[in-house]
Amino acid sequence: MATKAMRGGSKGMPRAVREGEILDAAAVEFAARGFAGLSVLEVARSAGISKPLIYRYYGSKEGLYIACAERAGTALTAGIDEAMRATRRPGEAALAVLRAAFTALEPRPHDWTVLYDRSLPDDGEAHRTARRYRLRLAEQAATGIRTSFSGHGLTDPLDLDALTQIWMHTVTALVDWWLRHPEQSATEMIDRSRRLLGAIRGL
Amino acid sequence: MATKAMRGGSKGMPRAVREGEILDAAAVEFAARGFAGLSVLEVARSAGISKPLIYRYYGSKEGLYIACAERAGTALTAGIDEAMRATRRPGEAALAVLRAAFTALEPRPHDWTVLYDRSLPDDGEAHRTARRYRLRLAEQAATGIRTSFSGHGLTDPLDLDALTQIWMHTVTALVDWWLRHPEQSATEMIDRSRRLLGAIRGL
DNA sequence: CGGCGAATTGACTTTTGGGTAACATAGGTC
DNA sequence: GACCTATGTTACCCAAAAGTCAATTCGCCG
Repeated sequence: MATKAMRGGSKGMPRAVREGEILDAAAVEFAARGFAGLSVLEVARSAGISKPLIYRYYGSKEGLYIACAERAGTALTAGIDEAMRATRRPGEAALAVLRAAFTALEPRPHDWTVLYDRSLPDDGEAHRTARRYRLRLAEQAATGIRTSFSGHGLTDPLDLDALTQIWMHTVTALVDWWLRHPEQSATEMIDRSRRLLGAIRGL
Repeated sequence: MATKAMRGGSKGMPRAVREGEILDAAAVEFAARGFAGLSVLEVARSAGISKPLIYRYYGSKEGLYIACAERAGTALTAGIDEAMRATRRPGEAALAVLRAAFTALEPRPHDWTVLYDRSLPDDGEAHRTARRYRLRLAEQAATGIRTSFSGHGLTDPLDLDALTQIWMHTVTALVDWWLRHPEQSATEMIDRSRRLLGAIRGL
């Protein structure tokens, strides 16, 4: 017989491919248990490999998180930036942003949750990385809110700030719902969101 | 001199009072770092006592979390239940619930965040306790959403479910905002919420 | 005052999980 | 076919954090 629990040895998988698999598994775990709750051993098991390989490729648990956050953050901020630049009428901004977000998240909806991990150690590079993307996303949301609500009598900057927070959490809510209904496609999510936003407006 | 780092010895504080202080400190830490990220030693330091006292009173880290969650969950669900029962017109339900929530959370806004910790071990009593209150709150939200949106053409149960999720996260958003603006009173939060909900409706 | 239970702690043990060392195998190259 | 590098594993180390022990002081009650 060929395999009898060999000790070490390549399986011929190129590093880039393996890295992708590791990040996919890690994103799920980070989203589910948070940074502090995640066990690197579990990620290894879930990716079908052994722990040291993760350390060879990512150096540390923090490095693993940073890689996840970086992949998630760049895709999201870039997609949303693009969508906001392409939008002309302010009434369409919200849905355009949602479309961009869901499209960017289609391969891994968990990515959004990863960025908003609350269990990161407050010092450390991981925290700074997540913070950077969160701030970027918050800025994008704030400008979106400003244009959407301009001329609606909302002047207090604190009100605008709170509205921004509500909008961000609305995205979180939809992503959470998506995670519990994985059979839904990004397009279906967009349609549903349009319907829901309309219903809320006409309440 | 009186004190020179004595080893042991009562300070005359009644158990009930001390327990309250411990829970207060723990709630802040649980909210900030999550269950997995929290260090019992840190809670002890922050409460001005030593670690073994926490273990004497709460048995384990899990016990400590459960106590926090129980205190938060009962206050919240009871307050919201009361508010929903007292509300007659469906248009007022949302604000009535927010008023109840903010009132219940006034002493410790962190409590809301504690209940939605994502870093709890999925087995274990702590998870079950949090889950119980989350389900209860979700039920309350769902009935509120049903009555608020009845006769607005929303029939798909999935839509209603997603709306419920959005509503819950709206509360989370407002609580998060509150945590970053601790100088605001519950009344101010309620007023602001009324204003914001109005602005969203008239978008 | 003497002693008993409740409050409290320094110092310890145990466990968990991040991180590493050393070794093993596949697959291409000269 | 020998060798080098990239991929991979088992078995271990160790720091930090959960959890425990034994002693110590306080306040009260007879």
